[in-house]
Amino acid sequence: MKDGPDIARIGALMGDPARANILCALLSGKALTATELATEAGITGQTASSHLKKLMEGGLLTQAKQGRHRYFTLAGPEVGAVLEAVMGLAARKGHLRTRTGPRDPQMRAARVCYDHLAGDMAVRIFDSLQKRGFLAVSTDKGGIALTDDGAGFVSSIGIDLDTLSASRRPLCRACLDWSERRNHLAGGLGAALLTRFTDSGWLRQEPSSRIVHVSPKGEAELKKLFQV
Amino acid sequence: MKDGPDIARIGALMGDPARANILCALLSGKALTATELATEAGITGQTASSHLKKLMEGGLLTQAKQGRHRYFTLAGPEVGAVLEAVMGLAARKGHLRTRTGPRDPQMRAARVCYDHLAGDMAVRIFDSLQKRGFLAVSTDKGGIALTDDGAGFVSSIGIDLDTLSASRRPLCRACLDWSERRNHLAGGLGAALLTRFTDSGWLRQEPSSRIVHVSPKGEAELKKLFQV
DNA sequence: GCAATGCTTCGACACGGATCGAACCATGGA
DNA sequence: TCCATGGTTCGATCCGTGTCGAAGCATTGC
Repeated sequence: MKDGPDIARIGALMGDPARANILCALLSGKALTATELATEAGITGQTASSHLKKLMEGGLLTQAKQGRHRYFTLAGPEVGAVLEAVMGLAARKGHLRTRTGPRDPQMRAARVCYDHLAGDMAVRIFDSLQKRGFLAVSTDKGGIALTDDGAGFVSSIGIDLDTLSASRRPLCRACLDWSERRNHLAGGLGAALLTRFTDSGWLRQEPSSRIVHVSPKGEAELKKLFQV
Repeated sequence: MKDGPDIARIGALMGDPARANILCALLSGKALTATELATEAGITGQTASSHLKKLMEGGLLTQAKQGRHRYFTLAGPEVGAVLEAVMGLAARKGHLRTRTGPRDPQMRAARVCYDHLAGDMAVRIFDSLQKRGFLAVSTDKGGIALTDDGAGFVSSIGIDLDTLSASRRPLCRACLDWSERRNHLAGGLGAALLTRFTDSGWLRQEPSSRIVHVSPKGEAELKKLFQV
């Protein structure tokens, strides 16, 4: 059984605790510098440099040098999706961190999954879109498509569908939520919704964390939009 | 960023080449003995025993002792799905096995993904079901549901939907195909279709491999059913 | 030009874990 | 009862690699 892609290379990259911490930190979607990632992972700068080099060679990260800083991000949404999927398996098998802090409930409520929203709130938004007939099974890469009604709805929120559709990225994708074990909306539209809600001040991402807070106004507006 | 499930444990389990071979071998869906897995992975029995123990403790495998044999299988469909997802990422990042043998095209054409069909043929079947309006986006765990028309269609093929629906397992799930980068049908229905086609002699799984061969009769019948 | 900061490379060290040989249980058959 | 086969446990070995200190570049700011 030596057929198929080499799963061990990716597994080994995720398998080191320090590298796993780095990847989880980057799941926040933010671009972080090498030293930030080092402190995040609890290692020195030298060690982090070695890890980051390996993650780059493995194709999981991209870097952008800016001045004397070097910013790292996940190589793309598909990397984030796989990380969430592995997290889901880990959660199911009881591989929780030894210290599950008080931040855990907040993570389950609403968090960032690389570039879109995840957690309980994201799942409820997905359900709302589905129940109102805004989503349809598609033969496209994403597996999901917007119906005409759905297109009208998101346009009414102020999402520019034309530019989104022009991108090569699939508009809608289903991403498996590790805490809810159900789907939430990823893809170009998922990312656009997150930026839309953040720009409006409805959502605010906690610094150096994946946790997302909902403002009182956001609470009201989202309830109006999605009946959640 | 010490929040969330422990991704490193799972990663480390997949990260060893011998263990990766074992997991890939079990993606064929068959239950294999410890010695079979040892030869498959190219290691001795003692080493395999140690690896199998770790995979068991990690919750990725289940074992069933039968006589003096010990049969191992993947712990469930969700494990297979994650393995396929990681394979997809590995393929995208160019992490192919050094020796991609002549069997590779056959793998891409049709193969088993733990308990359902994957590869080009599976993707085309999924497309056919979708185009004819047999699938709908759902709020259930799987994210996909059968429409009434779809239920009529699969019943007409001889699938017993009542017993399938009675199971706690989601009826339909979308599983990302590593070779096609598109969805194919997993879940209880996906598994039922595979057994149905195999029992009819339309499909035949190659021994000790994930490759699936299509009989001439199967070719004709599947074309009739799905216009593929 | 000089110092400070961010990051990488080099070298050395130490720990973990993958591996196999040999001995040790368990089951099934003669 | 004895042997053969499938699996596990134990012990020893050895390679890989994660780790950090120190030195070396690169870039920015004074």
